[in-house]
Amino acid sequence: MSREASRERPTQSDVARVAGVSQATVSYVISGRSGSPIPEETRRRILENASGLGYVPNSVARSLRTRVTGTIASVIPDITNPFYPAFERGIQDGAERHGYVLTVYNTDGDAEKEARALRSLMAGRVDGVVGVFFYQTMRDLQPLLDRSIAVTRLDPAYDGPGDLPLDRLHVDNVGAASAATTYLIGRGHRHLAMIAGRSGPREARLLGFRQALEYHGLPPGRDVIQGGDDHAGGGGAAMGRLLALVPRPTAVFAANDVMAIGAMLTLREAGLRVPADVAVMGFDDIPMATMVSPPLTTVAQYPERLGARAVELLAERLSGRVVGGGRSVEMPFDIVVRESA
Amino acid sequence: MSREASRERPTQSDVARVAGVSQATVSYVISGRSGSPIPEETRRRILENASGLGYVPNSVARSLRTRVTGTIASVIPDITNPFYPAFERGIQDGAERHGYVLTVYNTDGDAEKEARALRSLMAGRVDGVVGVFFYQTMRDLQPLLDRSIAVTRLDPAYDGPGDLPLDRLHVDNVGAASAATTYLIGRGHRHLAMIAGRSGPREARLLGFRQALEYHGLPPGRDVIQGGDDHAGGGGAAMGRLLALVPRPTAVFAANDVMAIGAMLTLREAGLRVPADVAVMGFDDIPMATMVSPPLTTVAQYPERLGARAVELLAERLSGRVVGGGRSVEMPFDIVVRESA
DNA sequence: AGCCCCCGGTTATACGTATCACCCACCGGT
DNA sequence: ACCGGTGGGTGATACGTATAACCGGGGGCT
Repeated sequence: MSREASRERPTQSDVARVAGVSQATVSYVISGRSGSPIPEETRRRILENASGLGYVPNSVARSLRTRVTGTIASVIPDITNPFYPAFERGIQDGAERHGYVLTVYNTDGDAEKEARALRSLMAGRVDGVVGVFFYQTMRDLQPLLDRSIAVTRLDPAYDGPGDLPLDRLHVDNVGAASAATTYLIGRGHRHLAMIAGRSGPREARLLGFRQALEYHGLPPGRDVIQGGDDHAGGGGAAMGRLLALVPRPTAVFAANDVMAIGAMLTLREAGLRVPADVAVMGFDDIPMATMVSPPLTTVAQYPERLGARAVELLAERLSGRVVGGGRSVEMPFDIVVRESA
Repeated sequence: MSREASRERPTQSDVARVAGVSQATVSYVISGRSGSPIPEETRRRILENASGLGYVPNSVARSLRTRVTGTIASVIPDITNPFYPAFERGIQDGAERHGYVLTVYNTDGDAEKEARALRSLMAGRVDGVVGVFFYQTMRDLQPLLDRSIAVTRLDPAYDGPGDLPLDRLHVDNVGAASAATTYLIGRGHRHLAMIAGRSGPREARLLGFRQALEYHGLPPGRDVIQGGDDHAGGGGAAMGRLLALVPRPTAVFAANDVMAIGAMLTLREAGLRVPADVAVMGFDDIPMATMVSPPLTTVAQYPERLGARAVELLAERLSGRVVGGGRSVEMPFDIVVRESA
């Protein structure tokens, strides 16, 4: 097989030449838009020659002309955080369903990286963005909207109807954390602690925890470990500090499953049983939650649906079916009782 | 704040007008290429006006002109498979380091979806591709190369030097599975079973398993459960079938950690202890492996490094530093001994 | 004085596609 | 015989950028 000098990729003009028509006619046939009636015979001849030459439309040129890229972006802190793979998967499936390609940005929950992602998005390489932003205000997103790039944002909590034409999606983290705490109280616990971590929805979850304590007349959580790492090690270290308390809490609510699992590992090393000695509850219901021992009681928030729904909202804007003020949709959560609490 | 009719996004021509120069001059300043010497004064005036207008280069137009998109793609079966988040993360970090944006395709290990991804990539929206393909032959990738889209492929095993200018990356799955099996044999097991699943590297891992048995003079694995799901449920079901065997295997090697964990869950339900009654070994060393009980003994293959290295190979092609025949690089694995075997 | 060179730009064009504005030939109706 | 309409196209242009080619004028050198 002789490797003939790398042939340029064929264009509509090439197809036009061999089919004996003009480039415009090829374009009408390829893009399928009516604008000029093309008889079946000509149409077939063009399509045959196109596939014969291996012609594939150049999507960059097409985007320049139409001002539509057929691409959406996701902006996510860190795909190795087990909450996000399912979220990205939901976005990806939604994108595919609507004929979009997906490009991804990660931010590590870092302000500077979030800003970098936004700057890259301003270059007009996408039609819309689904994002989890910890540091950007609504106003920071305005430049995207000015460039008519649609945005759907995943928020940690409801914060009022928006003036900007930008939809928001949220799980009621306050309510969910409150429900989780109430569940623990209902199981008879009177001395609860929380491991709060430092990531995005931490504030809302901590607030819900405190609200539930207050509502049930318990002293406001003194035993809250803030900051630290969001990974299992962070949860384990936080648990270590809680174990030093006298009296020791009988139940621990972690702001996410990974930290909860870390806490359980520390408990096991300390020779304590879960939930007999210390009950542990998490948040997220990551896949791992069912596989640890004991299986983790936690709060489920269905990230795949979240991602898919975010894309629906985006697609409604992109198609022009929805315009005007921002919508705010609340997504469901569930308390999932397993064996750890 | 009055919302003045959505102002069009500014172009170089707009900047040129207010700065009192030609569009070409703006381009020379913005793109930073030397081609015309620009005095500092003019240069500053242009940059000031550009940022004043909120000018951001249009990357679609730029790509059309330069034939460079600044984007690479990853083609991956399923991000919710716990092996892949770290792999994608490695790709993303590599991409960022080299100034590329990342777009992602998922295939679900399905031939039709793989083909769809390839077709989309042919439209020239990316400069290069890092892919995990289960069904595409080398020849199927040729159309990408013809369009001068670089490709790095993650293979399940070494299969000879390539004639195509396309680099391949692989972990020695045969050797790794053989090493894992040898480890089990070294622990005194004489009756081994394998849960093979059906995903990509299954063949290679099964081969390694059989080679090790043969080398140690053990009967070739009769007790191999093939097919089935690659998820925990599949591993659990396979384990159920193995438990029905008489005599029962004393060690089980699963083709991936998820199935191994599923197998352990089934063992626990059956009231059997791991590793005392049945030893279990996995493959991949996913994050979950450290957190189950008992912690899983497995084979680590460092997916993040794998992804990063794949991008390095790609970047070397894209920059023109490397041309010609395909390279094949082997990546390390390690047997990670924990407590399940 | 004449020449060349270089500084500081400008003009024109191409990338590949979509689409608007035409245009010609032919046919049916009167 | 003439006119209008329609089927089947073509030509030109714009999208926003990069870049090759050119060009006027001033200064230095011989």
